[in-house]
Amino acid sequence: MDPMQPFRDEVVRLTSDAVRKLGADVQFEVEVPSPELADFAIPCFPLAKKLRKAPAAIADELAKNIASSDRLTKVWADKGYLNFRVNEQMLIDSTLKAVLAEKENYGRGEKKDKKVLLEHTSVNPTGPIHVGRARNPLIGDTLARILRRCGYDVTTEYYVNDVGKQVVLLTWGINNVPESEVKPADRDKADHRLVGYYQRANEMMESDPEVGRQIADMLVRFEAGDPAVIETVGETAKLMLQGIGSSLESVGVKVDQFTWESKFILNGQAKEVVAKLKASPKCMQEEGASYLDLEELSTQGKSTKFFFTRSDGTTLYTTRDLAYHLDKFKRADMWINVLGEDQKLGMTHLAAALRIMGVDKVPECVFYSFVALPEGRMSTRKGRVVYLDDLIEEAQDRALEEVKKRRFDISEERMFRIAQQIGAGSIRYNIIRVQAEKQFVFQWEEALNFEGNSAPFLQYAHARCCSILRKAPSYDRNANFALLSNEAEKKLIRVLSLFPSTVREAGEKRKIHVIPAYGHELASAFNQFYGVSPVLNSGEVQDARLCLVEATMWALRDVLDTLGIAAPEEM
RNA sequence: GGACGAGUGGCCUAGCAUGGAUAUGGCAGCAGCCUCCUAAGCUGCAGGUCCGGGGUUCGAAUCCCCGCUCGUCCGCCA
Repeated sequence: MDPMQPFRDEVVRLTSDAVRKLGADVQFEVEVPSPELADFAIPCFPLAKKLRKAPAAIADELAKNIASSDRLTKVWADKGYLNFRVNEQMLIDSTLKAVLAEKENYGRGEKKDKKVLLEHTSVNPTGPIHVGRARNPLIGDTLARILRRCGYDVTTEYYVNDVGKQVVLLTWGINNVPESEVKPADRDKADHRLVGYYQRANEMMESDPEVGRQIADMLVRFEAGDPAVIETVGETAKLMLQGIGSSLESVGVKVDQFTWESKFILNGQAKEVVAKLKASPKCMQEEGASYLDLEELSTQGKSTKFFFTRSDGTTLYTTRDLAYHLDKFKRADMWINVLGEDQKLGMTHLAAALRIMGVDKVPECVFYSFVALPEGRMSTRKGRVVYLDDLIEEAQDRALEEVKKRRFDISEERMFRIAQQIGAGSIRYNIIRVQAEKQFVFQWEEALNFEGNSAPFLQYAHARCCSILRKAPSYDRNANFALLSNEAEKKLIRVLSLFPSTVREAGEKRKIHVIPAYGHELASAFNQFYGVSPVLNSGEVQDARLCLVEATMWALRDVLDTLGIAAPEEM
């Protein structure tokens, strides 16, 4: 339940009535300005033209015509705005009651009865996942969590690229490169062990044409449906995926299902796409290869030729991607892809091809810019790369140092567990807090920042709540909330009341970074309260304050949960 | 060359779709705060041509045009 909603509804209702009294039925916006100004405000500037009056005059008149209401304690006009103050006591009461009743479900929206298929990660299974790519699973997983909290039925999916040169080359490498020629792995994990074979096979292919011929041969047999080739390639992909999967797991990302690209060759759906596209008047031939002429569809760029077969008739990645999307359309009501910005043009081509096929559905895409290093774009082959596993390890090591600095009363094991939660959380938070399309330069100091706008800031506030609650005697959950009257308390409750609408906004607009921002604001408001309002041994206000602490604890848990970050009870 | 995206105090960042009331926070810096619920915290100070230039408007970080810088793409690759 959204504690703010009844107040907003009241503002809309009363303003509509007042506007109608002025003789015009015009639309208006309800803004939420900064709290010192007002709780809700309606700018009267857009109304000025239609009513042919000065904004200030309109605001004045509206203010006079607003009927009185229990929910709104003050209505006034100021500089062309019609302002409202909500009944703070009612808001305090309803907010605290809502959080204490809903607990881990505070902020959860109504069931939407809509299936969302959210594709994310989908990195080629040829090496360990690195930080340049890690933005994808983190954005995808967080968006999935947000949409679930909004009430959608979300399934996440990893599209596995088990077709094509990369993974075939890796397979060739595993089967043909002697172990002695491979740089020893820095970590005992399938993806780290195998990537050396991939790197060495790449070098060998460049220097020895025979290697290239063998790879090409495997590729042809793969396309022809040779089960032996498909199976062994599938095996290497699976091995890689295990390694990638466990990296993802250690930052709290779990993918619901995997769809293998080879499926669309084996089940003939890629061929069906070819047949459909060939039937289109937009279909052209060039030396035996088929393409769609996208010129008229104003897809920008130099090349408007969208090839979907090679001259030998075999399908291309894009053809199979088309088949994959047709498959997705049958399985859900909404489709979201989290993709690197390099896929943008490809996706507009895909959308155009779908239109040509007479399909009226199109996937929605969330694009993100690549994470680079200060010295440039990450590249596994150039060795200019930071693996996610290394980042996680480093973050957890640093977190452990911090825990050891301040805790002498808990077991080594417990400290280690806390450090894991802080380390993983920090990484997620650091990447998720900036909007996806912003360029991102990875910096160790920043990624490992445990102060200010960071995951531990939120976790720490939560641990403080838990600590107070642990020491508290039993208390009345229907305490007199009117006793919560100082500025810090009121501010904290305000922030608490904003969580449901923030989740809704993050989900509907696909702006996941508003959740970390909200979390920071909540933790910050709590820390301020903590500084000025003693809770334990505070006499008659104690029960009310304990309720506030408990409500904050739930809300912080809810925020952390939707961010995929653990909420340790002590740190 | 074309297309798309980003440019906000020393550094990172919110706000931009629907133009409006003092541009959001954080890091780093400076000055304070632990006999009291964990100082991964709190308070205060300082720091800004919102990339540049035009335009629209009563009003532009936000809209339009022209530049600049950075990123990405423009394969019978995936």
